[in-house]
Amino acid sequence: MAVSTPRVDEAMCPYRLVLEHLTSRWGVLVLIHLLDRSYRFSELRRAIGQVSEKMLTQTLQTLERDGLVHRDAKPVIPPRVDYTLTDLGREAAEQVRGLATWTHERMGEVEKARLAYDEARERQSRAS
Amino acid sequence: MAVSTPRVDEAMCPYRLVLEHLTSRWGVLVLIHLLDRSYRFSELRRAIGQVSEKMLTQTLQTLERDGLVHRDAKPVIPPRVDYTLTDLGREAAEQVRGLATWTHERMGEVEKARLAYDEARERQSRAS
DNA sequence: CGGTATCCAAAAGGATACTG
DNA sequence: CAGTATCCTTTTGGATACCG
Repeated sequence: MAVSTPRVDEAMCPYRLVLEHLTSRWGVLVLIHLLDRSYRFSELRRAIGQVSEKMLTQTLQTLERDGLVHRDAKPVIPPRVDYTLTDLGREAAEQVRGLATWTHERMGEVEKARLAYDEARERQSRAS
Repeated sequence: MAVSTPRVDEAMCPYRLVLEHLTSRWGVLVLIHLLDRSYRFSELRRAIGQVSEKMLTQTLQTLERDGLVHRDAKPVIPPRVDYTLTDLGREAAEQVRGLATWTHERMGEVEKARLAYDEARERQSRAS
């Protein structure tokens, strides 16, 4: 049980809070994956990669509570749980994907900028 | 000096890394503010609110290195430094703003979903 | 399979003091 | 004013063990 509410969940305007959920490390990736189709828990875990079970659970619960993700637990043995975007979640995910797509397209520019920045700083330290 | 490179900066594909910069707690707010106009360092600090000096510095440096923010340090006493979006940064900031605006508009829906979620869980625990 | 609970290491981030 | 450096607290997140 959570004995301490995380800092991010207190004393912040609710709007920023939801924004943090959407833009959290794993939130972004979950939303983008679910934009394609439904996923089962472990399927999503494998698709995303490095995410731990705990973090995926936490992320999905947060997104479910915010009404962005629908959790469909089928009462079968072995258990089967499917996660899907709600209509609200689909809208959010499309915004998130917009950002992700932009980033992907512009990576080259960013890397060029970094080289220039690092080289400029290199010259700085040599001059000292 | 940074003795340990943060986890977030190593062993991750560069694309995700930039996405984390854009969606970081303070990155989002810096970009949205700069979309309106240039800001001086302390002006930005006051406008954003709860951000510490250290975090704002760090955020601005990261965004500058990624080529999203331009830093204009005027050689005057007392020092004056203005921060502006680059063209690349403006594109990024517009994506980020899209997400922020969506969130703001849909807050009501999210809060309704949360009430429903919490109430459902409440009934669960009473039934046990 | 799809989680929960607990513990612990790592990282983020704030406070303070100091500098050009 | 606009930072940097240092210390220290809070939060995040991974590993492990266990449950329905």
